[in-house]
Amino acid sequence: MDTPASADREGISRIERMCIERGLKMTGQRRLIARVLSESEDHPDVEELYRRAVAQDSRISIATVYRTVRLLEEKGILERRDFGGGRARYDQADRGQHYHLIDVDTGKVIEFADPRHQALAQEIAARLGFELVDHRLEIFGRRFPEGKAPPGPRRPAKPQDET
Amino acid sequence: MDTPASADREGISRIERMCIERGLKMTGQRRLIARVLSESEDHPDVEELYRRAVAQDSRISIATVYRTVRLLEEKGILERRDFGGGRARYDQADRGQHYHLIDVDTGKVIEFADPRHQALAQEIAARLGFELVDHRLEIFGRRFPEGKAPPGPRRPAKPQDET
DNA sequence: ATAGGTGCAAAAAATTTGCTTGGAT
DNA sequence: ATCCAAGCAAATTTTTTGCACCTAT
Repeated sequence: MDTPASADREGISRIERMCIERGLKMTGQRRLIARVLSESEDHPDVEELYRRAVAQDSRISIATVYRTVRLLEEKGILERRDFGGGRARYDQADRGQHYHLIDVDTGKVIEFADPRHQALAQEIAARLGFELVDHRLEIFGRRFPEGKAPPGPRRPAKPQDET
Repeated sequence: MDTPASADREGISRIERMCIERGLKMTGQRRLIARVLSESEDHPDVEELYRRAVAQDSRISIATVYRTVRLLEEKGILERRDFGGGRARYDQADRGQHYHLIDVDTGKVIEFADPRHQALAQEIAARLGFELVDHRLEIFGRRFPEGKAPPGPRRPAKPQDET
């Protein structure tokens, strides 16, 4: 059968393009997940990705979502994160070095960049005899008391995103 | 019954003392876990803690280990860590601020301290309108090629400890 | 005495996998 | 046509929990 506009319709997502570059077989499901990911500004977990995907096309199973994020992580397209909610969450790998601040009261995650940490991490790795491969920094913080934020639990609320 | 030398025998572990300070009921199992933890220089997961505990006294179940580390975390005696191996790992909370470097080839974890990060994290939190509650830094590195370390997988080997 | 801890096994929760069918190349 | 992907459900893996019994206080 012919595939109408097989590879250059208006709607090729950024992540789909990365998949193609890496020679991945593009099924409808992968295309869908790629689109959902490309449109996501936050750090969804698999359950959430599945929800967003199903909303667009129900012909996808959660097993496929698991298999796909795993594949994309292996291909360096996604990075797996752990913000403490018990579920792995995913972040696009090509957004440049950035870090996360988690609001311990609300669980919201805020991204930030700071070039100084990179240099510091590099230096420390070298001091210990390693070359820097990657590094992660998570800051847990509490919004300055503008109202009255009661002292919350030590363990942050299940992380959610700022969106 | 009398407890011979109830609270000042040679063998009260550091963590047991912290438990007592916080008014926890000290059972044989808790004492044992406290001792195992106090003697651990690394970052064991629950399975490993269980193994070490059973080796000293088999009258303990893994459910109790889970319940106990959870309790100790709530009491601020332990901190839960995630180094990517799929299992939670535990670190004594009172060792001062320190960070971890994970060897991506071997999975070994090395601790280090660096006061500059604390200041930086503080400053960043403030800039974003938060007060600093906690922060974590993990560096993933590869030992400098003294032999020939082939480029390994992106995901580190299941973290093990340096011990 | 009694509140709370423990063991055991079952339940949950998150993720992976075997197998058959379906679809991309 | 071939090989890999997807669906589904069962299996794994990690952690939690219900309940009857036991123990530190």
